[in-house]
Amino acid sequence: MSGASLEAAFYARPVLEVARDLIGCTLTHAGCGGVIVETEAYHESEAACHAHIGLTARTHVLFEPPGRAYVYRSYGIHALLNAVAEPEGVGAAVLIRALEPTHGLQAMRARRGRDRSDDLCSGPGKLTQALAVDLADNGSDITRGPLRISPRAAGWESPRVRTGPRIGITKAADLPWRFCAVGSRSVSHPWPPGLRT
DNA sequence: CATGGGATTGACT
DNA sequence: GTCAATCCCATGC
Repeated sequence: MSGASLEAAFYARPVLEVARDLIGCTLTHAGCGGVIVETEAYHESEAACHAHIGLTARTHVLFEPPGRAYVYRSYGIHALLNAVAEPEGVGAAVLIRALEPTHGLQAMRARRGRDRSDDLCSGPGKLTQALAVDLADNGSDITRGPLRISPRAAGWESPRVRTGPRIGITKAADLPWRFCAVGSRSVSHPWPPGLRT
């Protein structure tokens, strides 16, 4: 599949930088994968971040060393995948919201029960279902484990990125901490202005 | 111990 | 456009 994984130093930076720089990188798991085309940043300093309430049984992974997976259940149904960022002790993570499928399309279609490639990973709950990521992956090391992220692939060296407000939250909903790859048809709705320039 | 609220999705009017 | 499904966990009694 793809080459080496991103190292812990990549994640040990300000979460907004990590979120922007993950656009164009490749996420793989269980023989499937795709290019990250949408992310959101979350930081303990703002109320939408789970780490905002401090260290609890749910949030402790967010404070662990950078480069781990934070996976939690949303709306009782979906598993959502984040990459823990910032130095150990700072609660922050990047929500992976969408991929452009590149590897294992057949398996992803089977898991998703959909045919169109744009329907496979165009949302945070969709991509975890397509890649078979679940709560058992919470806390796993994405710099070494079966769940991994590799650097930007050919053609994705310097992607055009649009920012906008984060989706589906009520607190700190005004912060423009969502990052989307311009031109991708796998970005979840609603699209920020100018996505398809 | 009981309760309520989601970082969503897919089906339906 | 609306809406229900479904469950973890933080909070409060």
